[in-house]
Amino acid sequence: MGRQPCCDKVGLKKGPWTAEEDKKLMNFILTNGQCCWRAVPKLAGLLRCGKSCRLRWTNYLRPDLKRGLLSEYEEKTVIDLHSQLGNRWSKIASHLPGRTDNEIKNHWNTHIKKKLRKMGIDPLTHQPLPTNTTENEPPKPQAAQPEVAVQNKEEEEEVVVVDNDTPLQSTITDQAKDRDKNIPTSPFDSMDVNNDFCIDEIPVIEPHEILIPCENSSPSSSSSSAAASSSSGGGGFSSTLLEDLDFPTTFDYNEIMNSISDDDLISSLDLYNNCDSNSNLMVEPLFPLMVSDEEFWKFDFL
DNA sequence: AAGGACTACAACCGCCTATAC
DNA sequence: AGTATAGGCGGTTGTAGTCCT
Repeated sequence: MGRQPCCDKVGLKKGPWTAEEDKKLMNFILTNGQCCWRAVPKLAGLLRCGKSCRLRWTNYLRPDLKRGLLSEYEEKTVIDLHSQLGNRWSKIASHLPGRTDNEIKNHWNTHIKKKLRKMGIDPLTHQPLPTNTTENEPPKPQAAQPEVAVQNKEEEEEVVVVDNDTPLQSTITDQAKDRDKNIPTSPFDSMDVNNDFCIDEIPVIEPHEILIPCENSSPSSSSSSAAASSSSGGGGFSSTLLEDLDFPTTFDYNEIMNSISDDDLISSLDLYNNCDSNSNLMVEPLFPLMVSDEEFWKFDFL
């Protein structure tokens, strides 16, 4: 009757994952793709619950994850979306490629909440705090009134009034306007200005900036050969800019996982993990994009 | 230098929904 | 149709690292 149990809880390991366990899980997923999580621990030789494996992969090991603090733009987007969606972290995360719900939830609880309170904004309601508000006061109903999202810049305060209908769009529009005015809106933009690169601030990569390695030389590979040769890890790939390709708008993770050889994935991961912090070169994990020209692939950027 | 307080975040817990049987 | 589980989700906790006194 019903499904089989997810795992036998007796004798399963808990607590922090070791490097050895990570390696086993990573190797298994890269070799077999994501399948039935119940079977993963057994097949991968792990004494973990399938659920634990899924969380570890989703929140930490997935090569397409961004690392480091959320950029200013991402933070602003989170605030916008939270004002509309509340604590629906997975929904919020779906608007931030490379970020997990857990990561956003943690960032909200540890950084954004404090910033908002410091600026006199109730993080629950996104309304100005009463002068003597305490945390114990019941939250007001949210997402029904005009929202005020706040972007913090330490000393200088900037309040952004967000259109209730299209909060994210307004953020994106603001960013586009800022870009037009040459105002840096993300670390990626600001790199041109101050040349300060920090591995804790891996920037939001934008569609037109993503490099697509492909086995055969692409018709338009010339536009990005310099960066491509750095990021392809000498694996025999040439690259092209994503914007040069006629690509669909959604991304089938499993399909692409199954289409890529292990060697290509591993060299991409090695390169990503060994990103030189002294360099301005942005190394993004290539594996979700590493497909030949002929293969059908999809990518969902927003 | 020691140790207590604070911070950040990985990981777990428990609930809910979808779905296999 | 009913039952039980997988997977997803949000809330909470544990702990390592950092800061402060």
